Amino acid sequence: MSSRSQTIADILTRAIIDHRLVPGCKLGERELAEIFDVSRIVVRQALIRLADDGLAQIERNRGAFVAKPSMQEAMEIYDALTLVEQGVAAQLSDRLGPAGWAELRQHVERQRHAVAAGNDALADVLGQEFHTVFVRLSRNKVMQEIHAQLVRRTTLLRSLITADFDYCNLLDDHSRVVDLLEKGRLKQAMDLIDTHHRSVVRGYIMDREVFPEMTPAEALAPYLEAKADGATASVAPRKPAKTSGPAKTSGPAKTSGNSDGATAHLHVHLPKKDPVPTSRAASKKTNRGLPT
Amino acid sequence: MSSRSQTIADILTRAIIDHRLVPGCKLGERELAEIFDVSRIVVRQALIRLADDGLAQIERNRGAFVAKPSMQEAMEIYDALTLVEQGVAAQLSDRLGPAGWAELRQHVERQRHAVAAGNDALADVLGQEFHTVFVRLSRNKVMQEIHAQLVRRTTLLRSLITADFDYCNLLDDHSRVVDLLEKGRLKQAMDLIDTHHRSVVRGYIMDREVFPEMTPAEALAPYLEAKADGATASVAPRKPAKTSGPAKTSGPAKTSGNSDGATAHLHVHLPKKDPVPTSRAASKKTNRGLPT
DNA sequence: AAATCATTGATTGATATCCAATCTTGTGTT
DNA sequence: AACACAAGATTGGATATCAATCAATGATTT
Repeated sequence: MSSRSQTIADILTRAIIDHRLVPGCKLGERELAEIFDVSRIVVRQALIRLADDGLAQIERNRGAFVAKPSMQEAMEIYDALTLVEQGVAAQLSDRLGPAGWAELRQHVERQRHAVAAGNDALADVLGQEFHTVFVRLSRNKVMQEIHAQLVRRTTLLRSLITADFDYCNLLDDHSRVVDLLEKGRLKQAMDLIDTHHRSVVRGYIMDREVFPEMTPAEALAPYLEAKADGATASVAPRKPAKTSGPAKTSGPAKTSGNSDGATAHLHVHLPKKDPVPTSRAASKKTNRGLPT
Repeated sequence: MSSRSQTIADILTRAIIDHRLVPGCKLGERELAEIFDVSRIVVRQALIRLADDGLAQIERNRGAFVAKPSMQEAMEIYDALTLVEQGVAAQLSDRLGPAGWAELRQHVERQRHAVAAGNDALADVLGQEFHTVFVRLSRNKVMQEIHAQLVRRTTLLRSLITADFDYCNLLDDHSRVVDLLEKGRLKQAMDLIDTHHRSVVRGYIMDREVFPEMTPAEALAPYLEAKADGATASVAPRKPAKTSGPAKTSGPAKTSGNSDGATAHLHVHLPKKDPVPTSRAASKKTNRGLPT
């Protein structure tokens, strides 16, 4: 078992890439310490890890916040991701054996089935996973870790944007990349990777200031069930009073059953049905306004 | 200023890439805490940063050690570095303006002069710096940070090898890469980058188990001069001081692959001066005795 | 009343001390 | 010699405390 700070960093990472903790959200040491029932020091170590990973930013004497990348940084992240995946593509076009191509095709097929079945959530996850599988086939752990970090950051970015992707198109891109690569048309494959990412970035609109916001306690509760086994179950209210905001619509995003327990929080972007009334609109200035 | 754990992490990073702390070297919390005159917790946070950077590895209940990458990992690191630099090369061949090409040529010239002057140490630093300048011209900070981290890890690797490079050849490679790129011969430039790194890896012999080893106290002494301002060596009272203030410039500086590794700590493999086995300061705080 | 200044409160950065778990070592026993 | 076991050392973590800084007040001045 790894250290506790690593465990907590992992949970926070999950919560961030699940979009339960949104950019700009304050990550107070004392608050998190109470939520996880550990000392502040462990929380601090976890926050250091998150900051090193680019998912949080720590401001001296002001605390840690979920990172809120600028548009500039967003483009840099996608450029870097493109660069990495193009490089991997070049390597694979030389070195990948039949088993590798089969794995890629199989993955694309799985996603295609998910799309056909209307399971958008699964399709979204598989769509992201494709890139990970792709890089894994390079058999370079260092590269995998770099890529995984970039993917986490792009996932964070998707909290800031209008995620209105056309899964069919993106899926088709995956399929075509595999085809082109296997046929040795490296240049075209690399161009397609570039286009693929650009098509994602193009949809970005970062000036929206409205997020469905949860307090960290609400956001993190699902991940704690495993730990707070049975009895003590509901993590919730140790100290209800202070938690920053007024209790917003407690049901963050319906998610109906939310049965998925610990592992499967794959929250997809919901269309803008906006069940949340505009109550928050003028209510107060939340701490989401970031410096810079 | 940034946090103390960051400062200490920076110093340790410098010491590692200067080859003063060699792979496998134990980084004991208490020992480092006394050396830097901080609490163990700050040291621990610094070690977490190093581990996240790949320069140290932490084993539960056993402590932290300077990372000792395997041959496999070494090759992966160089593969990743090649991939990144090839990608940057592709970008630069499209986008770089005359000023950029001039900067690259100027850098190559500086190294050429250093070689001509027989200043191997400077030539070595400039040789590494070339790659950093190269990537900086991509104007992608994310990419720069990834690259800088890879460079740090390759520098660490050089503690494990017979560093018997042919500077002239490597320098010539730099020059030729610039030439090829500016002429638009991207493919050849990328191949040369690959060859360049492979020629470095080829010289690696990792099974040597004998290192010139210093105790951390010896290894880190040079970096502490700046901190012990004014009063220098003297007793260094622990409680009142806290001199957060005046440190400033001469300090440890940011690690980011910035130039000027030239702070004179150029890894020269020291002669095997028999290390005093246990004679190390048993006293507590006073052991910051200055070098020499 | 508006603007400025000062006090208060809360949060972070950091230290010291203590404790439990685990690893290492050295010794004693068979 | 091999094994077991006790002692010591080190790490991981908790708690309590303190100083410095930032945020939000409230009081004062114009």
